[in-house]
Amino acid sequence: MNYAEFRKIFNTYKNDIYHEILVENRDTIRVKKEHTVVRNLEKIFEATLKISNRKGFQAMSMRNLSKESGLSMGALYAYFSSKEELLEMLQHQHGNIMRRIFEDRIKTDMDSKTKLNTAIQTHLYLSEAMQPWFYFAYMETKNMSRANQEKAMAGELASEKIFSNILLEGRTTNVFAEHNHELTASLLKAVLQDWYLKRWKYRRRKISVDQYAQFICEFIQSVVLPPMKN
Amino acid sequence: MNYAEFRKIFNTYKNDIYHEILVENRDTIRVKKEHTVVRNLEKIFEATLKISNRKGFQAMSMRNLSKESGLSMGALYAYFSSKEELLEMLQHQHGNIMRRIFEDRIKTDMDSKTKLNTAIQTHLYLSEAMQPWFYFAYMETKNMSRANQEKAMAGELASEKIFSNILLEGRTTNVFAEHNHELTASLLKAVLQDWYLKRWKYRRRKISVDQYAQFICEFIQSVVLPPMKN
DNA sequence: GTCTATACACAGATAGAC
DNA sequence: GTCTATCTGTGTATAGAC
Repeated sequence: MNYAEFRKIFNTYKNDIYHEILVENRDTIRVKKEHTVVRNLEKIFEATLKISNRKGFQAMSMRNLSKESGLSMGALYAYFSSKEELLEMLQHQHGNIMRRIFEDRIKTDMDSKTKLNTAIQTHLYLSEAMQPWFYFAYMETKNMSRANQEKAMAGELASEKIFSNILLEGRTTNVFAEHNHELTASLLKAVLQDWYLKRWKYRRRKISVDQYAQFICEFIQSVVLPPMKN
Repeated sequence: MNYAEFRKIFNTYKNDIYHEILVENRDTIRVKKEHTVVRNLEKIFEATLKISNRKGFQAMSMRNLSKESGLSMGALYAYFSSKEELLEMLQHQHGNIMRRIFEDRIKTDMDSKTKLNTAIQTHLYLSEAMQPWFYFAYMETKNMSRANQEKAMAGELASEKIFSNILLEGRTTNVFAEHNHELTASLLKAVLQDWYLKRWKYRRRKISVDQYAQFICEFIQSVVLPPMKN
């Protein structure tokens, strides 16, 4: 699978995002008409990501958001009860999508090598398709409440665990050579995050997500595969 | 060299930081007594890093800074003319230190393999010794003025260039095997940054900077060294 | 459901006493 | 050189008209 193919699957999916947010926040959202909610949530979230990723969530004023989203300040507060809550909704939804996509794409009957490559691809493709969300979730973590920071850290560890489990499984079944699977997973996570954190750099160098995915897969394999199979 | 040894060299050095800031900002700093300036700059910068790295520079109010540094708001403004300028001083000084340390430690007569390991170690050790500075510089880049963002990106590229040049040199002299030196340098930079960006994770797992340095050096070598020499 | 107008707190910055 | 007191703009959030 390449990125173009991933996009097709992902697009069917993408339309549900704002509907999901609505379902999970029925109690706090004061607007009742479903169609209206979905339409406006999309405006609000896209505007939030756009402004925050340029200058930070904290630096985005509600007046900024009102202007960018096209909704008045009064209207905005019909969708969330505080700026902090808006941030929580964003972080929470990001976590949901992340979790679900990995569950969908990593099948237990795959061999370890395929699992590893699929996990790398999935991470990169998803972060490419939703770059503003990933960038936001990473950069705004430290500005969150303590409880939400914990959630973000747990998410980081969980997604790293996906990789370390695959590496461990491959090691146990002798598909992979001896290596430190925990530190390797951590390294992997860091380079996967680099893709959405420094997009400007890769764009400037005209590296596509497919090229990057291939490079990372090969790089990791040259370390974890036994020398002979290389 | 291990981290303990690096610390000794670095400590002689550390005392000059605030003196350097003074020298580079003589015109904006209104206080004349050198000893006073150095003492207060240290208070101001440490307080700024402490608060900003917890909740972001933008979220740090001058009143917060005043309380944490022990200086009144009036006094603070004798050392910089605006909050923005304080941020610039910090970023600028960080760049200076970074540049200088690499110039000092990477000698042209080293062989490529030693150069590579030294560069990796230097990056990690320096970011360990000055973690708050590195974290700040990374996280606050996007909240800076356009001009300062450009400077930060140039710094990123320059330090990556150090690595890609070493890799290229090793390739040219056949010390290293065929590989994509640009993407490898980029990957390396990402994992080196991970050390100071996710300190909580490595601390929790009780990974020391020396262990991390060794892991990264070996990992990279297993890719760039020719199979036989491995 | 969405708007405008406004309340009230707190931001960055400075003036002037000491 | 440093303080306290204060100016002025902007922040989040809400009330009440439509």
